[in-house]
Amino acid sequence: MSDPVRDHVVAVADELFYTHGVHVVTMRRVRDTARVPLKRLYEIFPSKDVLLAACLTRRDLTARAAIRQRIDAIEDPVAKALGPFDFLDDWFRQPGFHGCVFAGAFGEAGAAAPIVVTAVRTHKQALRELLTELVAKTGIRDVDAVGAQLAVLFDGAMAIATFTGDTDAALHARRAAQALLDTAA
Amino acid sequence: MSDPVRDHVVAVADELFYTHGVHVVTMRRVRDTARVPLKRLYEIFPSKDVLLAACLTRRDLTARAAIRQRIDAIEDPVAKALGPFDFLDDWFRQPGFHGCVFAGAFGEAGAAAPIVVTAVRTHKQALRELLTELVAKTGIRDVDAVGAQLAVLFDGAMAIATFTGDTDAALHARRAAQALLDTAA
DNA sequence: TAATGGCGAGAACCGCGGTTCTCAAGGCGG
DNA sequence: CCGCCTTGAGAACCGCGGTTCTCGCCATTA
Repeated sequence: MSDPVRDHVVAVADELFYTHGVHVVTMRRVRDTARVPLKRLYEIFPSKDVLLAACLTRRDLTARAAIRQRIDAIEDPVAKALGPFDFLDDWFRQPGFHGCVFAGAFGEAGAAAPIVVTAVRTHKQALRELLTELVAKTGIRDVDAVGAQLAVLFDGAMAIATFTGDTDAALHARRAAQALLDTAA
Repeated sequence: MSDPVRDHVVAVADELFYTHGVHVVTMRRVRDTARVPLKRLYEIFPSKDVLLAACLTRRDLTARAAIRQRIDAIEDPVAKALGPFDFLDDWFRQPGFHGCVFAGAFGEAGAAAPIVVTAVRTHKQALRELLTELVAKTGIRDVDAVGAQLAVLFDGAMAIATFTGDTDAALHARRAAQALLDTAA
């Protein structure tokens, strides 16, 4: 099942899509960077959309793993639930930050590529579940409601950082999340 | 300065871009729908990007006007500050809701069209100022901080509704905003 | 050694869509 | 009436990029 060539291509394409944007990265460029002939590329991925979806799936996994790693050592449940926002803050301030790939991919592919839409939805859904899980550990009432609210803050910070480049967005979101967790306790 | 043909084209193109997406609406389609020859189209707008930016500017104005109209009759300052989220809720539940054009336009044009990026930023900035202005009228401390937090919630709800189709996003955002305004009072 | 079959490299195909050009119809001044 | 300029309708141009095809190389094998 695990094809090393496939994994390599997905890793390379994911990096390219994230760094330069889905639109400007052509299949030829993926070929050149991954050193894999177009022929084999199309044997593995029937179309660019399928390749993109594979990249988004990969990024969903790596992003969530990175968040979990970031909050792993935190003991206090409230601080742990706020950890994802610290993760965002770190991310936004990284020199190579170029916004959320999922937003870009969605905007470009639109309704024309259901497979991409599905990948985006899965990612957002998984993030919301992750946040809800963290809320549950704080012993707060209305776990689902507060989880959904944190998800709104999380995506809002990402949208603002992506669209306006405002690197303080994560801080605003974190402060709001803190207030919500405090009052809901 | 006010060219009726130009206004007509912008109105038509704006509607098309919003309904079908920037990507799939071609200049030919704008021509056919607006009944304006390509030649004149390109005399008014040197490129599609410029036309798109004009549409985004128009939508920024109409959207903010609609929000102001929605909250105009509300007297209580806190309820008034929550009004924009009710506006979002109404919008999300409209049959023709297709997400935020600005997100789609940004994703597609990307860094390749600075004029589009500028229009998106201006819009987001204006929304944040509108929310901050409403917060100021509640007499709350930390006007700027809470205004920024409401902006995060607003954009977050829009991102979630756009990407996942979850029409309850505005409700989550509204509840969170209410909690923030209550605790900051 | 010679047939063969997979494979890499890159050309070629093809439709699309932004942009520009052609041309004819019609109004208007002389 | 005649030339001229504007303007509309649509064809044509052009590059781009996803996708497919060609061809020659090399390894394997009888």
